[in-house]
Amino acid sequence: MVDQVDRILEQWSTEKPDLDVSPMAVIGRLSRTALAIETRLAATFTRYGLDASSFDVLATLLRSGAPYRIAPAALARDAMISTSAVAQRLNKLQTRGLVSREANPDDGRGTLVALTDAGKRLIDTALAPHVETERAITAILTIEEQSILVGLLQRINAAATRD
Amino acid sequence: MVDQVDRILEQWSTEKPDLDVSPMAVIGRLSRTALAIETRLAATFTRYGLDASSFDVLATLLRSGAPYRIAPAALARDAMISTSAVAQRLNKLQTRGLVSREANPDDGRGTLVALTDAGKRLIDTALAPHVETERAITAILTIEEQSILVGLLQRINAAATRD
DNA sequence: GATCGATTGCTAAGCACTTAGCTATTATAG
DNA sequence: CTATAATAGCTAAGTGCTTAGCAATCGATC
Repeated sequence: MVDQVDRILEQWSTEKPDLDVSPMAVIGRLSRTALAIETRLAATFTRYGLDASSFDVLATLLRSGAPYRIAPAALARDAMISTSAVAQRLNKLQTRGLVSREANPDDGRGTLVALTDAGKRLIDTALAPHVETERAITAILTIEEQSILVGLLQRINAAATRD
Repeated sequence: MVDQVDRILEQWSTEKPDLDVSPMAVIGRLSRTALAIETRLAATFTRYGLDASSFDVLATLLRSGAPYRIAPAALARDAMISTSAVAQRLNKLQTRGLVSREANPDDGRGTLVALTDAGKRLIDTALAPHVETERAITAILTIEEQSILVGLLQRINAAATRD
């Protein structure tokens, strides 16, 4: 099966025959696959009036368990984005009535973000279809293959993160 | 090795014990690994006064071979972005004198983007260090493991793209 | 207990993408 | 040949991220 990355590698081998560009075979596919997945998942989010960012916030609140209340800083760590980006996501969700902000009783600087009833209903509805979309993608691999893939990704991730 | 994705899966199994969220183990790691790689690669681009987008354009021109001239539409297909985004990338690179735009002699609507001498020198300089950064990441896996990973990614990519 | 550095969460400004919409040119159908 | 549809490339406007910078509060040290 010849894909776009194969064509790119072929061009490099013609233009820079002395350069070993084999790392691109791995990293190129990884980036493109992540993008393809993102695009595919977006369709499900749209069906429920959401996008990946909003879904992410609501799902993080849901899986934190009752009373579905967490600090913005925790949302930022979890989503690997800045606290500023979190504030902007929350502004949007709060305007739609899906989350609310309360003062943190234990920390005068802090805020607690809470799922509203409408937010809880929406994420409860959207969660299973989202996971089904993910399953439609991963089901191409056996459980064993998925487990191999996860192991390889963990090692690549560790190598990319260190230093 | 327990990572952030493991903690997320554990939360889900507590909060939604009836929902099989195992697809998240694969897709969550894939997204996070792609992001970690992107972050790591950015440092090398910065060393040469570039970012991923600019590097991408210059590298695409370089690997197309002499005379290093291609249409904006081809750049868009290759980078999987809109032609509008290409136009904006080109505006920036043209301002810096790294690419030039010429009329396409074979198509009155079209433009050809060309590497300037300065652009060619820059990408010739930055290419090998970039590939070395990629190799520093992928070298954690043996060649056989890399080849297994590529095969699994190709299948996931195909599954995410179809329908 | 006062001070000073760290932390929390926010807005403002900048940046790179998207879609929408435009002009100009080319290809197709009759 | 002409009318119409398709294509190429662009700018404008909107979106969501980033970094910078702010005010308020907390914690550690003396």
